[in-house]
Amino acid sequence: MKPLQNDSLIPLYHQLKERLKTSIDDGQWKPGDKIPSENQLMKEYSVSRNTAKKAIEELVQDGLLYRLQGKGTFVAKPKLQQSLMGLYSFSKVFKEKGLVPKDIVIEIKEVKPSYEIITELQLAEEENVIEMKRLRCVDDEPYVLESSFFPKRVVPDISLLKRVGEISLYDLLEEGLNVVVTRAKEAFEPVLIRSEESEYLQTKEGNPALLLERIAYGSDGVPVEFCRSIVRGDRCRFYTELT
Amino acid sequence: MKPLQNDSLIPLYHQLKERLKTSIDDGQWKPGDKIPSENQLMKEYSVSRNTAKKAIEELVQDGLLYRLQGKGTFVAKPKLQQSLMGLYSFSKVFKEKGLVPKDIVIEIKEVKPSYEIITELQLAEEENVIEMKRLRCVDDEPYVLESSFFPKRVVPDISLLKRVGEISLYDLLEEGLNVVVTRAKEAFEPVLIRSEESEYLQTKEGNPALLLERIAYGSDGVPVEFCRSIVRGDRCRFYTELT
DNA sequence: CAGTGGTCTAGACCACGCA
DNA sequence: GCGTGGTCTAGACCACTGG
Repeated sequence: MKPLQNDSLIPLYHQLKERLKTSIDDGQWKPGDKIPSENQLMKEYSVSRNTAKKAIEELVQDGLLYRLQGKGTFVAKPKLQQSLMGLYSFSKVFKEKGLVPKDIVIEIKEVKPSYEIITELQLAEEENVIEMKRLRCVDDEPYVLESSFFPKRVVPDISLLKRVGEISLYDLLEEGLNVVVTRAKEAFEPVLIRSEESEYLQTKEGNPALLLERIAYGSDGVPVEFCRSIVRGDRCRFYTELT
Repeated sequence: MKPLQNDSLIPLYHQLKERLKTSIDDGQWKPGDKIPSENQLMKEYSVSRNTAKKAIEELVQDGLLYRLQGKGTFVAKPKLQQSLMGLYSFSKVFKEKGLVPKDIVIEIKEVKPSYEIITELQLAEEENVIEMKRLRCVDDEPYVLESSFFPKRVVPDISLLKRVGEISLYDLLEEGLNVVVTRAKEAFEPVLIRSEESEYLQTKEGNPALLLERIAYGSDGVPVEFCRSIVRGDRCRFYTELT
């Protein structure tokens, strides 16, 4: 264990913060693990308790750690999952009402990517993608038609994807394929339901809908998923609160 | 100046934080004002410097204060304005492209509120509202049709609202009417352009659009504005980033 | 009871902005 | 040179958790 540089321009608590962060990013400490106490860090790095505390507090602020009085300090679940879950407030609302969400996989296949997908996923030439098309229902009523595209190198074995429905897509990517999504960009705009979509969504062509596009990035910053969703306008309403 | 309660269940830094927050909410300290230094707070409230610092740091975290090394600690602009501005990324995008935003006030009048507006604005019986209808354009092309409703007690003098266009609505409410918006709820859903709207927005009936509804709350938690916007779907795309 | 995090103090040295 | 915030230390007492 290298000591921290006391004469450095970088504050001690910041150096310590980076050390702790590294241990998390490495996977040395996993979500739910207990990390060393303030007292242990104090001795190990020869800093005061307040300095150790400040390093930890910043990581709590960043959402990487959480603390329980009398118990200890623990590694938090990656933040993005919380955000992703949080965004889809309409599905949460359904669950709160006691309705049952259900996903139907329409098809999973290898396809040649369109020009748009090549650029969004930053694909190499001649690289194919895996498309997974799903109909997401609540109480057997469809409300989202969703196509996810993955670079083939990310999902070498298609059969793994078939377990979607049992567990969430992001858990599947993380546990089955060791792909952790750390960042995502989303864009949305209002559109009209098209005839191909109207069949799946059991609604009329020309009805209002939301087109939602998401690019998810892995921990190395490389795009791992491009997802395009059509959400029925008569079945959803999005809420945000500004404080 | 009452001293803080040293034997209280509430931590000293939290008590101090509330005192400081009150001075801001009161309007005693206004945005841009310099607040007392850590040294002054130390003496004034008989606490250690670290305690004063912690109170200030939390308020910085909350976005109410900002600090400049060597200069002092200052009151920040209300956070909501930043968020509200941030949300309308499409208008920002227009500005970055060098396009000119412009608002046209269609009408300002006193009306009897609909049932929906009575409940959203928590109106008393027989209380009228002021409606302001605006067409918001970019480069003389309309992109949002917006109606704001205010309880009459909030805007006793209609003529003030006519200055919208020179300065932003929220600055107007704050400076002219002493109404500070501190919180807002928004909801949106995809809809179709209706015929009344199509004339103003110069687009066809049945085209995709976004219906955006916002309730803005004053510092006392009472609703001060209900706003309903129709945004042209072919002229906007909303972006969010999840990290 | 020992160990944890939560709070608090009294002091110290530093880098920065400004007159 | 002085006041500001930024960092850091050494020590203290507390409330909570668990064995």
